[in-house]
Amino acid sequence: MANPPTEELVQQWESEQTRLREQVVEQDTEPWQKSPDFSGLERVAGVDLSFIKGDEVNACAQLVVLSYPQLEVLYEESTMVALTMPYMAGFLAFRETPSLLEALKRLRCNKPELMPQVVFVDGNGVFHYREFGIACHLGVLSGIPCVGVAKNLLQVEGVYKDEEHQSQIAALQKGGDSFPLTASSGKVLGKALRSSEKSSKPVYVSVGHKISLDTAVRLTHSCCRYRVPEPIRQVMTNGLLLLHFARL
DNA sequence: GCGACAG
DNA sequence: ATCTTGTCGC
Repeated sequence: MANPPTEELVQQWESEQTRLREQVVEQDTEPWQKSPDFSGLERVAGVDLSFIKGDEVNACAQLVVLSYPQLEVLYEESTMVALTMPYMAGFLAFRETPSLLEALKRLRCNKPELMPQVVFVDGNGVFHYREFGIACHLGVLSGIPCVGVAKNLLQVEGVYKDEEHQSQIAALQKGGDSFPLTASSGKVLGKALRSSEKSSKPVYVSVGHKISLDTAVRLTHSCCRYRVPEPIRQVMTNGLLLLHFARL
């Protein structure tokens, strides 16, 4: 087990999140983001950590770069890492971001021509208690546009998985349909997206950095062959495969 | 006090 | 996060 953080450390993390939050750019900053078919976009990445069942410490950090729009693997990298911090809802970034940043750093060093133009992160961006989830964290620290895609709903203020939420999900008829996740403040923090034609369960998309919400949703949908966008799906399956291989 | 709680 | 088989449906 990773040592639990002290109360002081958690408070330090909170203030770091609120401080870095001011650096998040929630607008489209890249030319390809404004194009209807994302022309100019050639490389999209996915990042994730995979674990073995009982082990909370040892994980496989993965980075995959895919071509766009073909979604074929251009680059793939896996590293075994030992995590320092346990998982805490709201503080995922302090557990996973360091390994992911290092993976991006190695790519920039070894194959700079393969650096992705956008990174899909397994988890939330602005859709977060302090509007600074792991996708924002990785985005601000790397400077690369990031999109947060969560497979499960985080209940932030004003957004609950109640009957209304269920009926909104039921109203998503076809792939690409979405509805906003609105905080009690009135701000739209993300969108629930029906990412593929079959799959009644949506994914939750939010801005990480240097992209607008509408573009993030549109791009996520365009990267989906199944429910989970291909960059993240690739990274998840590869990570698991590798862990099982390493186990023998 | 109780429930909720991305990965 | 991870475990695990079949089964039902298009």
